[in-house]
Amino acid sequence: MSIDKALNEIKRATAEIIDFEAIEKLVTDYFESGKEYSVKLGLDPTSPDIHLGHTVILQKMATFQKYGANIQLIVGDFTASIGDPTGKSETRKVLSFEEIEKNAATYKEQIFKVLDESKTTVYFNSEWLDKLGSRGMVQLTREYSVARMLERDDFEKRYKSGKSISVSEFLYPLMQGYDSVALKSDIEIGGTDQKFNILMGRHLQRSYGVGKEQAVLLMPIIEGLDGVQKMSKSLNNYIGVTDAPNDMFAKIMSVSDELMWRYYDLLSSKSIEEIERLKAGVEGAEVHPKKVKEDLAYEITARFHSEDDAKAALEAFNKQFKQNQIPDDIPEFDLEEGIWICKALVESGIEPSTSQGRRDIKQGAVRINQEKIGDEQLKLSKGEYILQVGKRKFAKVKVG
RNA sequence: GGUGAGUUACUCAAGUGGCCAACGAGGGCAGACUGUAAAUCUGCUGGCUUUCGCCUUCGGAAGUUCGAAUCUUCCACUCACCA
Repeated sequence: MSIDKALNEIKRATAEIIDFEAIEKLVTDYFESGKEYSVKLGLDPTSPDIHLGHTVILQKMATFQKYGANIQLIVGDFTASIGDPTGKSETRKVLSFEEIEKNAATYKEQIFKVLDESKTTVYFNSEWLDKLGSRGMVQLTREYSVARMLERDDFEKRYKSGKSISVSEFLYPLMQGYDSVALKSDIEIGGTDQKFNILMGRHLQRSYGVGKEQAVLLMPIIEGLDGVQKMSKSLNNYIGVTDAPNDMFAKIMSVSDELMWRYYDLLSSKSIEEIERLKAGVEGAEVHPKKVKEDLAYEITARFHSEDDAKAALEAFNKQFKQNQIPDDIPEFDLEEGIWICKALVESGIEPSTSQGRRDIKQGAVRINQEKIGDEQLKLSKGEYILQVGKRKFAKVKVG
């Protein structure tokens, strides 16, 4: 493995690198003398499970681990009590300490599906931030001016558009930056939305005389299933790492071809060359794009579940969508005889309300045993039925 | 602390006494077309044991009125300017 190849993989799909020379030197030193270095990642444990967007960064950290990095995983238990203002149009809600602890545990479990645990150290930033005390905190706030703080994009936007900014939110970047001082990190990774916070680390390392300034590697924010907006839980366009294998597989299959390549770059473990080969294959019409997408869905599903799960998901997917068959594992419900169809749809959890059910029947989206129905007054007589709404919502009901 | 403006459904945003379950846009869901694609076109998008009917919604509470998202009062929150 050459240094150049290592550096190329490190550079792959990054949005921005600040002080690449420093990274080059660290990696070169490792190759020449085996000297290791540290890469920092801050985690905001406000949401208990992570989605593929987060794993873009993990993937990059895994690459670093191959080339001599020790990962400093910082659970922002202290900072989470403030709430990261990043990308938020409103002041964030704060979480209780118990919730944060619980979320952090879930986080770690999921993260080690991608990272090598033996080359990772987990820290809680309350460890040093608690010790800082009021005096230390005030000293920290002296290191930055309000005007510069307001330069930050999302602060500026909120300020200009008349949204509220809490003073405590100014502390967030300062404290995240202080983490880099406490741990003397060599490199920090984050999403592009973290640029300000991460650069603060550089600034503070200088002010506090750490003797080095961390290099910064920013990863792009991955687009969600819609291909336009960033992947996020609140937009409901995410693929969670804890999604069931079949869901995960199906979600990846539903992205556009264009987005698929983006996902390849950001998420796949395939090398740059392999991906280029696939691209050329599709362009030359030698490979069907659906096949390429299946491979990606398979790879990701296998990563977070298992090979067997991925195989099963692939089969189930083709069965359900390609051959229009009913999936194997659909929920079952016992219902009373003579139940109104709309009510049955609600009871079996595939419609949120009878009104919605009625609308969908009118549009011909509802099927019983694969037969489209048009009568919204229908009552179900004794027997077993497969109810279906659209292409992906199913339920088996036993009536009577 | 003072003055002024504002708070409408998932989001943005119209509506300033009855024609309002509330214009429009985005999003979402569904239908057609497909590779479960994407793009495009079309419909729907508060709830209700049953829909040319009924019920609950427009920051919260109370009131005026035959009738309130719209008027009044108080409260909460947000913003701007002044201190």
